[in-house]
Amino acid sequence: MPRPKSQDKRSAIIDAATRVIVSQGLSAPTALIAKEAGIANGSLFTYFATKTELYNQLYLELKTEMARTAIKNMPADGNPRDRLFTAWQNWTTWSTKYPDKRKAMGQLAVCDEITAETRAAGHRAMQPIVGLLEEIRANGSMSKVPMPFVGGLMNSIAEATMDYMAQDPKKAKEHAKVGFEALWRLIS
Amino acid sequence: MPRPKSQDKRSAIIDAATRVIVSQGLSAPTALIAKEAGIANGSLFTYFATKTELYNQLYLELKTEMARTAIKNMPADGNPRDRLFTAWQNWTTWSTKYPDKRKAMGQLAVCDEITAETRAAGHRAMQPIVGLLEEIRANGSMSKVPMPFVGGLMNSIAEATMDYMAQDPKKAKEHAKVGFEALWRLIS
Amino acid sequence: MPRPKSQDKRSAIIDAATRVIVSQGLSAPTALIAKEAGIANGSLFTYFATKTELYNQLYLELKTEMARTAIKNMPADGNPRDRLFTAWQNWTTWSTKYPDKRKAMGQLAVCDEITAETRAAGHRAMQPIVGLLEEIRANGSMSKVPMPFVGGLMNSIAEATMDYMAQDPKKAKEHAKVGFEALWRLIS
Amino acid sequence: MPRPKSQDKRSAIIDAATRVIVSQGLSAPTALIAKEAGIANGSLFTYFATKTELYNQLYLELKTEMARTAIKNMPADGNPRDRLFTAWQNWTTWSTKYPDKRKAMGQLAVCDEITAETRAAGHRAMQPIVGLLEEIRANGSMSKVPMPFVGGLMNSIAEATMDYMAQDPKKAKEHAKVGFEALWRLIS
DNA sequence: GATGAATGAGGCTTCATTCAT
DNA sequence: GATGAATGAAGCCTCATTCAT
Repeated sequence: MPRPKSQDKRSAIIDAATRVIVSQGLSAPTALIAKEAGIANGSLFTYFATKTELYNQLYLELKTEMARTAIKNMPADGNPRDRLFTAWQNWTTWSTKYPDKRKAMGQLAVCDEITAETRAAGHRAMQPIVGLLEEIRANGSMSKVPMPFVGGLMNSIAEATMDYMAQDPKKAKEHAKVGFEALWRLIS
Repeated sequence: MPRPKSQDKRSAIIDAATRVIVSQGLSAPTALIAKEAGIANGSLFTYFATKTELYNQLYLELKTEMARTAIKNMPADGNPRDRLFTAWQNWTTWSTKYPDKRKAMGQLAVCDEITAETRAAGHRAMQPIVGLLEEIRANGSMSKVPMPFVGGLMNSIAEATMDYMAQDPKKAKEHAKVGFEALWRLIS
Repeated sequence: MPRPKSQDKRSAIIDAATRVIVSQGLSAPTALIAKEAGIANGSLFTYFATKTELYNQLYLELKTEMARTAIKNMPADGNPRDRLFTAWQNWTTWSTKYPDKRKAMGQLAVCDEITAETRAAGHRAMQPIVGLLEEIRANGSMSKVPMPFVGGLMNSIAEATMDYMAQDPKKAKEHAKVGFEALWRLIS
Repeated sequence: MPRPKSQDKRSAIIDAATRVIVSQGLSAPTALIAKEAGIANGSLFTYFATKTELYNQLYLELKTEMARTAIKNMPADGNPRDRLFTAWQNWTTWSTKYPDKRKAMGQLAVCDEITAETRAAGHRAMQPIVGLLEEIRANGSMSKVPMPFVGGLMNSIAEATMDYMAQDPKKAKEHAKVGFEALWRLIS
């Protein structure tokens, strides 16, 4: 095996891209991302063949991290509401703790360059939460609604909640609770 | 008086931009928009000083049209639920009827180039609906929640609903109803 | 004869061009000149077929005005030194009084667009002064030097003098005198 | 280390710009300069951030070269007249040898894009010659005249002389002598 | 003649990507 | 692998000039 590509450098690029996307938007030059990552502009292409490739991997990485964080330390048993609430808290807390990651992910989500495959993989990462949701809504007012629709509603409520938490961070926890109650009323 | 600046041509540009943004994204060349509008390259700049200016005006125009459509023919009296439902139907129907307009608006909404002023004006256009919402939630479970947060939740549910309607157009009407019931459970 | 082109408008354009060239340089848009002249942008081309044409006419007009001013009220007789001094004063005073005209003329003089014909006509306008100079130098140290060279030297001294007068306007008169004495030493 | 920024390439651009300015004027496209320099379009901007930057550096480089050439091999002692004459010869010979450089410098000198700093640096480069001049005029007829004015006069005589030398190159040397005598009469 | 909208060629510059070192 | 100079396609916008009104 030749000198392996450094994992550190890969991470540095991913992190730099996150920051740069937040501050300059998706049209930020790759050269700027490289500079921010502390590497030469051509080196970026050793780790990611194209800018699109970088964006796709970044998107997926962020989405996966978010999803993983959400279900971390979730009690395997316990009543469904508590379990969903735990996930909800993990999720929204993550967004408060890493606002750049959320912002970058938001930009990437609407950008043409993210492929259908990447999006699909992102959805898969969210599967555990969606599963939980499915279980919960089974006996509620949305029992007949197609699951993807319910998932979309949950997501959109989460987004709205996190947006508002970001706007008024002092009461973030409180807003998270309000959002959760709203979600609960929707699906239960 | 020479050729006056033609309203038709302005509209042609606005329409062309809508279509082109949908098919090529926000980074589409102005030249393509001009071509699509059937005018010369440079003529676009007679009507909009810069691409950013075009995007801002387009965004506001779409948002305003959407908001106006939503409250059209809304009975001045009648119970609040019926009135909100009428608006909801107008709104979601519009999005089904003009999917490009909604898509373009979605892209523009997340783009850095849309100024704070434009966004503020967009919010003002939505005011009538927000007012209706405010009235309704006064006695409901969200009576203590800040209005902007409630507005954001409504919007996000609308978006999720319209997304799903677009994915499964045959049952659009049904999905709109589901979305509305979800909203109603949230605020009432 | 149809409605004649208005002489006023022509002058307005000429004056506007002078001002605009001073403030924006030769690459100033014709549209700006038109605006400054208080006419529509297309109207400029009724009076001057092309921008180059305008610049050529403007150059010649400025040069001619300068030359005419220089020899105005010059005593037909009197000793040559006094006559040249009168011209010199007229000339340098004009440049002080109309700094924009001098500046614009300076820009135009070095610009490719001024044709050889225009330059030749400009030289012809200076002929009376050059004639005076010729007479004077006949018995001086430059009697054998080709006249165009002597003319060039005079011109360059005049330019240097007017430049310095413009830089230190309070002592303009004094500087003009110094310049004249320098010239005199050169040719007498 | 990758390909280092090549001094050759920088020079090629500087030289190409000189030639192109002479043949096409200051409004010549950067693309043409690049082509003439044998490099790609965009490479020019690796060496000079903007066209203005290129023009400023070119101007300064030409002015500096001219000034350095003028004082080259000037005897440290010797009488002032001889020393000034040596400089004068060096100076005018340079202009004859590199007519394009002089022409380009002339265009640049009158162009708005050359900054005050660049002009100041150009003046500094001329300082040695101006110093010589100052010494000489101390006891002459211009002893009371502000030095910048005297410097301006010298310059203008040099310009007029070099113009005439260029027009009649066969007698260039002779004309240079005439110009020098004229200058000497002025300041001694 | 006057107006100012329409035209479209062209210029400067940016930037993803390649490649010599 | 790492570097950063080299490449050249492309984009936004300007502007002299034309032409419909």
